[in-house]
Amino acid sequence: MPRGVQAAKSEVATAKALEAALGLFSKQGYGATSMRTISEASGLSVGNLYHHFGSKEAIFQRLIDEYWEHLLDPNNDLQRVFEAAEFPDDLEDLATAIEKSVEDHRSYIMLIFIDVIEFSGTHIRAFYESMAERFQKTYSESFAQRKRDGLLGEVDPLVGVMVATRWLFYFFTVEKCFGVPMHFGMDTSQAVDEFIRIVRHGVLPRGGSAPIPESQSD
Amino acid sequence: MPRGVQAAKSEVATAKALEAALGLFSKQGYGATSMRTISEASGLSVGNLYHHFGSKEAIFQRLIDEYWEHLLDPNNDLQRVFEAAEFPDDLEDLATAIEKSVEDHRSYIMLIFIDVIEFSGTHIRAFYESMAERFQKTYSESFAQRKRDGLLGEVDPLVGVMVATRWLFYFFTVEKCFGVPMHFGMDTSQAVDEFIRIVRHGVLPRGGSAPIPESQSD
DNA sequence: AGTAACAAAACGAGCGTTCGGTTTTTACGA
DNA sequence: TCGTAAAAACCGAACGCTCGTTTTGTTACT
Repeated sequence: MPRGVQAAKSEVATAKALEAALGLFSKQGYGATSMRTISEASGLSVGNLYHHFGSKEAIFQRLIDEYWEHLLDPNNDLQRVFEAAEFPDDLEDLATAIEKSVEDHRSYIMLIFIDVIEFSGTHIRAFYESMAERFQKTYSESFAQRKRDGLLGEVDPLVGVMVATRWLFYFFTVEKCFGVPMHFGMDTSQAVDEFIRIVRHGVLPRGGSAPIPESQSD
Repeated sequence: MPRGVQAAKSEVATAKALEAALGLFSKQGYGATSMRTISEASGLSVGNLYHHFGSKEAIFQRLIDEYWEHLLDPNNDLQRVFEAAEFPDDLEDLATAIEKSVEDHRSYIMLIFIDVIEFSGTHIRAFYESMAERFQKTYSESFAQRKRDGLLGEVDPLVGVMVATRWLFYFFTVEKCFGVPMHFGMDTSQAVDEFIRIVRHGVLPRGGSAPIPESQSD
């Protein structure tokens, strides 16, 4: 009987239940997944599930919490890219890290959309709202310095990094979670490269700082 | 008894049912909405719903079909922007049209996410896949001409218009459908303006065509 | 002995769908 | 214009089933 480093009493069982629930929720949604199904998939009895979690919704909440923990873990690749704060030079790294993050957390990402639909976004709203603030904290110092050095254009780089991050997350989510690969009519890496070029240089020809000819009617 | 221009027999009833179902599906999801609830909200009896639609899923399918019809209607603002094919000069118009489109079809847009979650994307996959092709048809001619005139940079403008369109749809969907307003820490129009600037000019300073200093390690 | 972990049956409610029946509309020969 | 019979529209109870949860226990640690 080992003592000292021993895990909380029934951590193994709850971990199995959470894993099973994640797989089921992410594939069929919350409402369509029954406690009995989770019971069968995890090997725990229904009564035991209620003993450990109290309710079905509590299981869902636990899974959401797990995702934030993974996502904000300073040791994962994505957080390291953010820490380095070298946008837009590291756009390729950002894309790679986000691709990996979406791949690794495929099931968890589905939970976000499930929450929006089946719970009106109750469980995830707070996080979304704090996102702008988090970016501000991470990047403001770095951007101020590099602006002074003339390394940035006239666009607010904070918006740039948020636009790029969100877009890449969205792109890979559609590709990997919604099951619609190559949805720009080209392969993934090509689409990402083009996107990075746009973020860095825009679609207009370089050099000419002349304003666009006024083609809008009203 | 008017004859000639008389509508199909029970169009009014089915329209009421579809409207009620759309409101309920979009707010609570497919599984969480019961036929009895649709019956109460529409004023039709449950039996009558089955008489007109045959099954619950058939109602959902009808709503998805309605959305594509609205979205591809050549008379709406968004399709007119696409027809004009003046990207990227008309980015402001594109943003306005997409904002309106998302606002007008808020409930229908939720159906897409519901389909992805509760039906594994069965009802909408075909459309997503045909999207690249549709853009190609609309824009290829216009882009070829303007490339010859030197009005476009080195970025593939077809990717540009798809990136911009998809991003704007995504942005307004989060704002208006997911209930998370101003999620970049600024108000909507400001965030859109910044995004448009990025698409046109990129985040790097203009004029300097020098390559980025190699800051990547591997 | 006491507490946490587990199991299984049972409960009440709600589900999608079907069915038997009534009402309304339609079609058409007289 | 009317009468009438077929067809469509409509209703609500009932069927068989599954749901989230509770209850009542038994087993296993400490």
